[in-house]
Amino acid sequence: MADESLPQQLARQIRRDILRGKLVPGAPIKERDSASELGVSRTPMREAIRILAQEGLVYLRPSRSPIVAAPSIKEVVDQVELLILLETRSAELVCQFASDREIASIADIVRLMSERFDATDPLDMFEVDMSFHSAIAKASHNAPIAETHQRYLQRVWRARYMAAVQKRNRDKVVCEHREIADALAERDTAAAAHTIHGHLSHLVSDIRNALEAENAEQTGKARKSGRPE
Amino acid sequence: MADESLPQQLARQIRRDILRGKLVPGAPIKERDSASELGVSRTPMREAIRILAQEGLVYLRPSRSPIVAAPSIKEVVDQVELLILLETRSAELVCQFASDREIASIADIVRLMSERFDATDPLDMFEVDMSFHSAIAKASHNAPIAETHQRYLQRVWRARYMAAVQKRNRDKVVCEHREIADALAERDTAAAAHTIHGHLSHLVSDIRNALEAENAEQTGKARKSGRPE
DNA sequence: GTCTCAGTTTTGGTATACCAGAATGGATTG
DNA sequence: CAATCCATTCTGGTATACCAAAACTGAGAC
Repeated sequence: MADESLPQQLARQIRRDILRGKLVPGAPIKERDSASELGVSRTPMREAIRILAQEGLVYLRPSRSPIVAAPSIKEVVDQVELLILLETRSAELVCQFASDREIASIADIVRLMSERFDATDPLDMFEVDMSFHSAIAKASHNAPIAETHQRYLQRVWRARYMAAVQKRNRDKVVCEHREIADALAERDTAAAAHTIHGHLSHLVSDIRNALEAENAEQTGKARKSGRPE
Repeated sequence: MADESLPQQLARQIRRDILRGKLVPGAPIKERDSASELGVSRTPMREAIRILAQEGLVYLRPSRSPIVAAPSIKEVVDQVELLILLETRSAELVCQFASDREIASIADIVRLMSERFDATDPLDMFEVDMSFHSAIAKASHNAPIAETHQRYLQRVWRARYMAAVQKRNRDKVVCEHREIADALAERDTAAAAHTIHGHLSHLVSDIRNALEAENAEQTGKARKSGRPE
């Protein structure tokens, strides 16, 4: 299990805490405390925090504690905007360059998703959903595009998850995924780009709704507990 | 001058050494040596190396010295491919969302470039060239796009520089830049995207030529010095 | 009662010491 | 003479100690 460096392990641990909501946006991450809590020294923990910072999950402030990122709605939407751009282009590249093998494995993910439709934990289900999109980016055979896609997919993970659990529209998602996979299988560049673009465009409004709902709830709570924004 | 953290200063120093060719691709960067050379301890130097690693200028190897990146031609081309995607989209977004002020400052860069046409150090000239492209990405008002663009612009800096000094086609570059700036000024989305795309597509072949030339030279040298590849 | 300011504490930034794994070089053996 | 193996050394990874700046707190003055 140690094929991952210590800082990467630490980063992964904290990342999970952030994405699952154990660490709330705005919370400080003190390197001393976090380090001793996980039984390591400050040096690797420091490096772990840098990793998360460059992933955009925490903000670094000069001479201050890093804090968990609290992206505004516009920031998240902009990130999804970039994902749309990358994934649409990926779809085109997949049609041109991916092997039949790779395209088949993308279709497999759709199948897996529709089979386990309602049996699994929503979080597991969600990871499958994300892996579908990752697989497309990876099959583009353009490493920088795949890397960047992966990076921003991580970053909007939380927002997408919230959107997914709010709107229980899994059947529509599976249907759209299937359309995308079909277009890729036929190597129909235009159709693939179009269906991907449509699928992700829906996502933007879903995410916007989910985040607005959350914000409203948050400010409501804050007002109640006597700490108005 | 100290509004930049120590690791960032160190990273900048080494970055210049790499881009100017003082540190050749494949050369190891030992954190002890580099640190003492610049009179600092290993900790900030270590962090500086991480910065360069995430910029893609050096490769990190587990339990080995980091080395100066030696990207293959395909890797560089893929990176430029991503830049084309981002910058083309940026041009569209600029037409939609940028302020007149921002568009004007882009035009200013073109003017600056044509004025100082042949007077300046090629490296300075080149930084102006890069700042033109950065300015477009930044004016897209989409931070993730601008960040990613900046990241990969840094990464292909060396390849672009070599392409630029090899082909002394500065006048064509300035001309194309002017066309782009004009399209943006008129907020002509289609024209802006088209001119940007064309400009950068030329770059791909220039870079490919420059790198192939360099590779040929390298292997020639290696063979001569009795260390065939 | 509130504002201010100094002393203390907390925190990130940096330097240094220690450790383990990899590389290297030389001696030994076939 | 070549190949191999062991010891030395070199290098990155980690832990710890120290420093300076920012923040908190509490006492004092207005």
